[in-house]
This record gives sequence, structure tokens and C-alpha cells, in this order.
Amino acid sequence: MAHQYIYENPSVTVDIVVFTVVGEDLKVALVKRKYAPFRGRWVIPGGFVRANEPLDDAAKRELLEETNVKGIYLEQLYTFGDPKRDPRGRVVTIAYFALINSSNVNLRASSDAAEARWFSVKGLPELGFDHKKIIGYALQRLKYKLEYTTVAFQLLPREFTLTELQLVYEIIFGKTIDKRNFRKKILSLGIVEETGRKTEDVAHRPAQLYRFSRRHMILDNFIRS
Amino acid sequence: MAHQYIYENPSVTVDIVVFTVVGEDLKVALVKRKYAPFRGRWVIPGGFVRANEPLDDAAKRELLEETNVKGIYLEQLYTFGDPKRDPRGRVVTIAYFALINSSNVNLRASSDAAEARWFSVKGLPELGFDHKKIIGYALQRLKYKLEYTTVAFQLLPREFTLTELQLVYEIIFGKTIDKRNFRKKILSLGIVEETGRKTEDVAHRPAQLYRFSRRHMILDNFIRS
DNA sequence: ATAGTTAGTGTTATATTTACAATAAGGTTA
DNA sequence: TAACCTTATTGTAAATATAACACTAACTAT
Repeated sequence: MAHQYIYENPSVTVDIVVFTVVGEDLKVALVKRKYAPFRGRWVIPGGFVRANEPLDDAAKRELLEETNVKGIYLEQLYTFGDPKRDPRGRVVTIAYFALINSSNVNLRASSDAAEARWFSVKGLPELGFDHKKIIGYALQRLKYKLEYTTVAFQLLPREFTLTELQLVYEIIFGKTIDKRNFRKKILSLGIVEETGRKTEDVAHRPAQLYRFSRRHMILDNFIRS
Repeated sequence: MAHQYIYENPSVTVDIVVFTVVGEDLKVALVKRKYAPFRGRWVIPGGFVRANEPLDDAAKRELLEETNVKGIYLEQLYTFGDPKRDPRGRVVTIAYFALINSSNVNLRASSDAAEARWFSVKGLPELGFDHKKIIGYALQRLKYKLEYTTVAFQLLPREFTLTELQLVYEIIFGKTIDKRNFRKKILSLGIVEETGRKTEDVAHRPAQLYRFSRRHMILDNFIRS
């Protein structure tokens, strides 16, 4: 029987691609490795799954430990298992995909990481392991999700203007969108509601603040970390 | 540092949900377990990933070993890692999703499985492990894929009639589709081409045979097992 | 008061989707 | 061989969704 082979179990890790939008840039959270392999190289946060720990919990924990980030949108992305992806030996990693709004972006380097920083996806440094590939995969997923779901809201604070929402789409799709058509579409979907409040302290006409309507928060299989 | 913990590595397996359409039924391939745990219970085919084996290769190999099936559409589905999902201990499984056309459906029980059979998704037996959940997940993915991609062709023989193609959609979506609109849509997409041949030996007007056009075979990240 | 800046809004043309039923081409049967 | 049975094939009109396009409103700063 096949199970008679001696299997050396692979190590199992989770790695998390965390996106946020700051200003006009889509950014991803990276940590600088303190130890070999790839010491000093930037990588996405992650680490070993513990013996009795569900995978999602491991992702949440690593994210908190390495970047001080919690309570965000998190979903499983893909599992990477190339036998040569880690020089230490066989490591299978379950990659996660996370979105955070830019008002929460306090990264903190952990004991494990020398440093933690946001990098624009347009100016990524050289990355350790196969993390460039993982981020590429996550970017694809992000565009896809934005097109077919309402995850864009996860990148914004609780209250936002329609212009801010539009900017998120424009940044991620990398193209401009007609303002009238965009607003018409968003409003017709009924996924936002007015808060009644307006932006303050702006040197121009203030904008109506909206929030994502409650009714629409239940979609997808997403985990909140 | 976090890595100082002693980690007992989980076992890593792959499990494959193989779908096909036979007659008016969507079917999934199951094998009957020969050994504990869940001896005698039906499960989806799968098994341990070998030490230096890429995950996709493991899925292809298990599929071949356990069901005698190869050369089919295969993509990674989701990774299930609940610490209690296998009574033997921690087993993380990378689930795959496969489609096969019903003219290839020669299942063969392997040394590992007592028996291999197709089951209608509407009449599944009690399943071992968390395989019911995995199949549920795969079904969702199948509907999704059918809506947004051209994978339906993977469920048909190389040449097929538009009525057969329509039937695949109807079976999977569980609802009827207008024949004229369906044909108009498929033809306007330019994803099929006429073969010039027609169905033979049918007791009614023969139908034009089509094939999936070459140009459209490159999409998605799919593996051919 | 004027200038500067972003917010907010409507109409028309085009493309897509939906609803809907009669004729064509075979084989089978009386 | 004519009538019948079964599935294949085809078009049009209405409704809906998308795309293109530019001016006025409201606030701050000078």
C-alpha cells in the first residue's frame, strides 16, 4: 500500500500578503528577515503553523506577531509547495490574502523581524523565497475580487467618500473611471448608505460620507483576523 | 524567536474532487477505503505527498493510482487544515478540483481502495473525514468557474453538440436555459467551431458537431494531469 | 469678491440580455 | 409512402446595462 513509504513530513507555514491603499498607491506589508535563510531580505509576514493550530488562526497570529495588525479581512489564497522553495528543506506554505484600511496601518517589527514596512507594489525590493510569485498571485486575486465582490470597502475606513472609493478601484485596476458612471453604479447597487456627515476641513466643497451597508457584509468565505 | 518552539510537522496530503457529467447527472468519483480510519467508508481519492514531490504532481499521481484517470483538467481548490480533521493526527490536505469528460470515465480501484465508483452529487453516501465539506466547496467552485470561464468543455468529449453543452450548464446550475439565447451567446463568444460532422444514428434530425476552439484553451491557471 | 478646488449630477447612444415560437431534418410507424 | 415523432435550428423586439460626455455647486483661500 502506498502508505508504506516512509514520508518525512514537510514543514507547514502560513504567509500573508497584506494590501492597503495609501494616498495613490497600493501597498503591501513586508518584514525584513532577521535570520537565515534570506537574512536581511524582505519577505511577506508568515511563519510556522503550530501543532494544534487551525491554519486561519496561524495566519491571524503571525500577522499580529509580525506586524501588529489585526481585525482585518483575511482569506486563503493558494498553497505553494515546490520542494525547492525553501533552502532549509521541504516547506509547504498556505498563502493568505489580507486587506486593511489605511487608518490602521501601524506596522511594528516583531522579535522575529528586523523591520516591518509598507512597500508600493510598483517598487518592491528583491524578495526572499518565492514571495514575489506569491504577491503576484495575490495581486491577480485582488483585481478579481474587486471586480466581482465588494471587498474594496475593506481598504477604506468605516466612513468614506465616493471619490475615495473610486480611487481605490482606479489604483488597483490601474485606469481611470468615469465619475458619473461610477457613482451611478455604486448607488444603484445599494451597497452603501449615507451617514449624513460630510468631510470637514477641506479647502473645497465637502463631500458626503458613506458607509458600507450592513446588509452586504455577509459574502464570500472570509475570515476576520 | 518563534521558531524555537518544537513543531511536530503535520502530514500533508492531497485529495481530489473529480467531477463528470453522465446523462443528466453531475457525478463525483469516490473510492471506498480499505484501511482504518474510516475503513469501508467512501472518500474522495487522495493520499500523502511524497518528500520531493510537487503538490500538483502528487494530485496527478494519486488520481492515476486510485482511479486510473489521467490527462484531465486539474486545479488547486483549497487547503483544509483543521487539527481534528483526521483521527490519526494532524493532517493538512491540499484539495484539488478536477473535470473529466464522461467518455473517459473508467474508474479502477487501486491497491489502496477497495472500490472506485461515480456517485451522483445528489445521492452521496456518508463520507469519511471532512470530505463532504470539501465536495461542497468544490461544487461552489464548479458553478463559479462555469459562469466565468470556459471549463464546461472539460466535461465534454472533444466533439459535442450545442445541446450537449447546454445540458452541462443546465445540470450544474440546476435550471433550464433558453435554447436560442444560449446558442447565440456561445456562438458570439467564438469559443467553439464547427467540425462539419453531424451526429449519426439518432432517430431525429442530426445535430452539428462542434469543438472547443484552440485559441481559447489557454486560460486560467490550470494544470493538465 | 474672485479664484481655486473638488463634489455632484443627467442624457443619449450603444451593447447586452431576455423573452418568446415556428420551421427543418432526420428516423419510425401505420 | 404518408403521417408522426423527436430533436435541431433560427430571429425579432423589448428591456436592461454600459459607455460616453460637461456643466453647476459648495466650500476655502487670497
